[in-house]
Amino acid sequence: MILEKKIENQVASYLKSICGEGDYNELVHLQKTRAGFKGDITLVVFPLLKLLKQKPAEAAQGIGEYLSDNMQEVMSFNVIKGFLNIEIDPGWWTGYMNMILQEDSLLKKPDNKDSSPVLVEFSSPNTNKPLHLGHIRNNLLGMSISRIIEASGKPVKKVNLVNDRGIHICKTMLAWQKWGDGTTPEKADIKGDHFVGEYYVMFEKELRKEIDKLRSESYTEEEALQKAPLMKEAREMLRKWESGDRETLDLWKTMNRWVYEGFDETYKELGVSFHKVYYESGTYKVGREVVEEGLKRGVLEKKEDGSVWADLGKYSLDKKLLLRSDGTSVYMTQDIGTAVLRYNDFSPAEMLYVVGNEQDYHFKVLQIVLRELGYEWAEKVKHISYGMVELPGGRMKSREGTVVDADDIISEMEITAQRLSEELGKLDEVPPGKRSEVVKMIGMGALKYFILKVDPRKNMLFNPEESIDFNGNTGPFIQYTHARVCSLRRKCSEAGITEQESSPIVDMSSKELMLLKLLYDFQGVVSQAAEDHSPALIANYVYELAKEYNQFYHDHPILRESRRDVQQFRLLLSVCTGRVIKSAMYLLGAEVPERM
RNA sequence: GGUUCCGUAGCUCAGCUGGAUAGAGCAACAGCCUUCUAAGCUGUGGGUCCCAGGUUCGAAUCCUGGCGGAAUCACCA
Repeated sequence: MILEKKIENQVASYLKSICGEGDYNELVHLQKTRAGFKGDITLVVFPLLKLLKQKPAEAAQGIGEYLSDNMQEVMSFNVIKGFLNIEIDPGWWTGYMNMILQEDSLLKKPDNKDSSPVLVEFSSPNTNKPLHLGHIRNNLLGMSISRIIEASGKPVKKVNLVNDRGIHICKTMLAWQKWGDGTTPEKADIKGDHFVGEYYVMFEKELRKEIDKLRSESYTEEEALQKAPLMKEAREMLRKWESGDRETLDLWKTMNRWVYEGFDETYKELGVSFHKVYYESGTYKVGREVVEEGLKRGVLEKKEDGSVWADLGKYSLDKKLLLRSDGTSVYMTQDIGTAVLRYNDFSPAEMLYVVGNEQDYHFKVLQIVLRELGYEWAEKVKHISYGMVELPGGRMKSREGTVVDADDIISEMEITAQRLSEELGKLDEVPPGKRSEVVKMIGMGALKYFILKVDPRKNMLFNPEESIDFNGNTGPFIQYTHARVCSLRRKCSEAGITEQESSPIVDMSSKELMLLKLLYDFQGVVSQAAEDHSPALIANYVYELAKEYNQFYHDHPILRESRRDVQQFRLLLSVCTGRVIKSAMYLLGAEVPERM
């Protein structure tokens, strides 16, 4: 971006010299020169014509001459219609490459450790079910976005909010009490979250039976739900939980612990971690206090039945319930409490919530309610809304048993990676002790890349039948390219070709130049991705880079090249590509092997 | 019904803060390993950018209206 900024400033000062003082930077529209045209960076002059009172070609010519005269980086230019194509001295790109190769990291480090962090909430599981495919997208997005923001220079705190209380937890507890017969995940040899999930399913099944029976006695669905003995028991348990009943709390703690042990395993596989975990059991009361205070100040209103509401009429929205008539809090109340707690804990610069787009309305309201309650930091709350993961048959539905389990997907990816690696004989290259690590890397690389390469805002399709490809636009393709670079470096080192600074070579092929320019783009892509909260930009970029590199690799040999400076240049180009790939994959939460 | 989001090749997706000739991968077909890793490379075919208007030098991109799909509008979370 430094080069574009420089050109922009030069064009602006040219405009100043002709049209007088003013801020012209906004009008300077630069883009990469389109393939098929000569040049590197193109200035679109149409927006400047009114100002210059010239014809397109004339204006472009004038600017081109000015840039040539005033910037040594500009080697030459050509004008086609309203497009000024600027050619940069190839030596400039080489110099840039040499420069970044000396940096110990291609990613920025957060400047001042004590400046306000960006808070990123993601994951946010319920403790009655294991994680599924939708959670995977959430977790991967959260991790990746956190890393990207950090790489753009801002400190980040990753936070999780566990929904550990409520009627659904009571359902599992009740089911376990009734039918669990004292078993534990250890005794049953089942992962804790799956173990607990089974009791939730069991409860729903038994409840269904009761409801069906009641309906056959001509009750409506709603009445049946009220009347069903199991539901009554569950509600009674929730009441006991809220009143602090020791026995209930003990069971609750035990079962949640089982779930957390399960989650921890999954998080570990996914490479997910947090700076701080919040629990709704610890935040919902804060929410209630805040709401009650708002009520006192007259910002909120109370109905006759005791329920508390926020009137959002002036935002042309409905009224929103904040406390039930029995005084218990709802989802919104809990989120208010959590937000307040977090703000006090971190005084963050921003509070980002990675949550599915099914909750767009919720977050819109959350921000408004916070504002109404008088929190001036309400504007810092931002919902990073992402699309649903759909299956070929549509949405995942737990009732139809089409939910794709997170642990299943993870292990399937690894099994596939293992099988393919063996079939291709790729593991022979890898030291025996490292094989399982590499296989995991590839399986997870495939999964992470597959999920993250699509624009977060869009719904995406996941087809478990066809599984995930390992060829073409995939994680393994990018990892492979990295391994290729590593292999090449080893060979070069044996041949005595050093990785010292490259001299600007004159005889550069168009493919080499293209690669160089692509490497230069990386930092711009990172800041764009940070701004847009979009790992997809990184994914698309690194794919493009890997593809370009493989083309370069195909017809630019190093060991068989006789010119020493060309050998060295190509090696450095490879080293730099490898580093950018590794950094980009890191931003996607994926690792990259040295052999595969 | 109101609101929001989406609609690009057979399939999955890029491109969208307006710019030149709309791109990849998969699938299909045809080639390239005695030469730095073939999970690679090269080539062929494949398009009403949902439709219709508008804005302007210029629209896949912005605006309006349709059509189609999804989400949401709970004293669920």
